[in-house]
Amino acid sequence: MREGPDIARIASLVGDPARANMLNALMGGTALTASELALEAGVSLPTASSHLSKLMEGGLLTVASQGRHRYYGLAGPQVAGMIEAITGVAEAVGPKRVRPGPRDGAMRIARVCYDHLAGEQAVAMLDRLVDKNILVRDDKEIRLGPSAASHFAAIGIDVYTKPRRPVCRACLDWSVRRSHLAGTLGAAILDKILAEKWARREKDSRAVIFSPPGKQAFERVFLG
Amino acid sequence: MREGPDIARIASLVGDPARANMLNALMGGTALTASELALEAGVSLPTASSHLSKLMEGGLLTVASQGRHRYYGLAGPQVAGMIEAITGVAEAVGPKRVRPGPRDGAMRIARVCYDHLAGEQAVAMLDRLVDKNILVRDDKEIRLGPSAASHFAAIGIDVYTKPRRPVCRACLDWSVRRSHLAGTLGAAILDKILAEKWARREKDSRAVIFSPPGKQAFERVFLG
DNA sequence: CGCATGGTTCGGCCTCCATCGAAGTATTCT
DNA sequence: AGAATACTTCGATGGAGGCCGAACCATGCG
Repeated sequence: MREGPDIARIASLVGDPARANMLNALMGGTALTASELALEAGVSLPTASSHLSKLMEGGLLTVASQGRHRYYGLAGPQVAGMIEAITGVAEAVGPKRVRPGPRDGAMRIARVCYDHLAGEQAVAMLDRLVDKNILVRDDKEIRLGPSAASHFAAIGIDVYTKPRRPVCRACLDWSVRRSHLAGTLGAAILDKILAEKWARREKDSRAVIFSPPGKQAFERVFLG
Repeated sequence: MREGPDIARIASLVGDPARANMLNALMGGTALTASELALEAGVSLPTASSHLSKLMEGGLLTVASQGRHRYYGLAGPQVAGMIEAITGVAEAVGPKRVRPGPRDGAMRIARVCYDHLAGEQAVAMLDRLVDKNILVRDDKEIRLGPSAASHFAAIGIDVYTKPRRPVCRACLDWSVRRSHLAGTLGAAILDKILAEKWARREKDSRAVIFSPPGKQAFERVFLG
């Protein structure tokens, strides 16, 4: 009976279906109100409220009160990473749904992971950026390469505007089992993709769907 | 209420304190028996057995039957990664009691594995014995070499007294991931080590701690 | 063969917690 | 101010699951 950080407490928070659905919904990165989360989780409002306060107490969520709305969001990238890790295991051991389904396919290719892009395209992008020495993998960390600032400035992304969070972080991708780019840089790139309308977000889903020209543009800029 | 991989199911497996303790114990990489895990988790053997079958069913554990022991281990690196991610969040959220303890280090170097020696020293010993052709690795089996009988007789071990069990067997060492020596010969060697007081067993632990002169003697006899 | 030991299964107890309806607080709209 | 909306708290209920002792299999030892 060894003691350590209370992993059971955290895991059991995620271990309730209603709460898991809520967290899943919040993985989209946008904060949601209590009512929306109740709907998402398929429970009544009082029940949802109870769950939300438990998640708050557990430190997994943050809340922002705006008027009579309370917007709940994930507490941070670390929490998002944990959810992704659990999802990966569930996917690997889970009873493998017979029909993959078109949405799952789209999710595999590109999806939102908290505030940045995940999926095959995101993994490919990180690979290419490391290949071109714009980013540098250092053991398990990712750092900016010498040409990073100028390269990203050229496409309208300033890598030094948000110094509070690490600029780059690796985030394990559950569908590909390899890392994609997180951190403020990852978030900025997702912003750019959506701002340029290269892709749109599937409604009520984390899937990100590129338009044909948008995909071309993305490949030219990040994979070229 | 969206559908996806059943993350709640996996998380709730980790969400029980007893199971979390077991998984934590298995994070060291060494497979453990049901009894050891029961002790580790602070529950009775039947309770532990129930937890273990749930973890098995959930795909988080693998089991290797060796004789009347069943060694449970984590199902793979992905599971370990998930535990680590959860641990990270738990540590960030709830401070924080950590004592590394000298036991883990000692366990790595030398410990009891059922009735024989395991750990780095045991792996080194088997390597050396094979090197000197006293034992012969044949595929996955280990056989006695030509000089084995005389060599072990010289140090007071008769390799032919207990014919019912295989004299030599390979046993996978979970800390080093290489084989060490099991079978009656392995057991006899551990007996000798303890009888000669070259080492003592740590109380309530599998760790085996050599005294300085004991270690010298061991190295002279088995590694020289 | 019979005994000892590691492990699992079974049955019953008991606690915990998810759930919802109803009532209570806060904020905005008119 | 009064009504409507967003959310939380309270109380009661019911079901799920953790727990252990005892009995039951399996393997190894003499």
